[in-house]
Amino acid sequence: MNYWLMKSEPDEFSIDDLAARPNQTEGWNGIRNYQARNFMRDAMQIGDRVFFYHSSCKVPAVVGVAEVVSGTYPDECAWDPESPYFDPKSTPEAARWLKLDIHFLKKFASAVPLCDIKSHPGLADMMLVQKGSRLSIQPVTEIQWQLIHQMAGETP
DNA sequence: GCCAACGTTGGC
DNA sequence: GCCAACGTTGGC
Repeated sequence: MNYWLMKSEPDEFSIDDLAARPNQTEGWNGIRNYQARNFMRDAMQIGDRVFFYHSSCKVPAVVGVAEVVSGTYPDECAWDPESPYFDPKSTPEAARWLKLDIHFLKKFASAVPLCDIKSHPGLADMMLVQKGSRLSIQPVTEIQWQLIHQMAGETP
């Protein structure tokens, strides 16, 4: 099993939104970065665990855990001219952008803010805290997975 | 709102 | 294939 971190702006789609979805599951659409897409397509597997991260908000933080419950399939909002994620270069015949389904597992009673992650020496290697790192889907090591759970007062 | 860092685009 | 210009991300 692999571990990941996925960013979402809570104003757009928060962990509470995920928990409120039918089956507490949602297709993770809108990924428009090749590296992130390739992680989904080539490395993410059903059963993998995901940190749900709130970005571009007052307190950026890891706020909970989700699970990958599907393989990738076309992100059809790329075909919708009305969508903010519209990309005319993606077609139903040759889908450029993909998504997969994420299922809510838990919300941390106390979120782990970015500033705490930054100040923890054991997490200095996390992609999240690397200068200029903007990837919205990132791999997380098992050590990092456990440490952040520890900081949240949760058991992995 | 600012701006550093990064990815993408497109002319050459 | 280079690289300048541009757009986006995302913390602050």
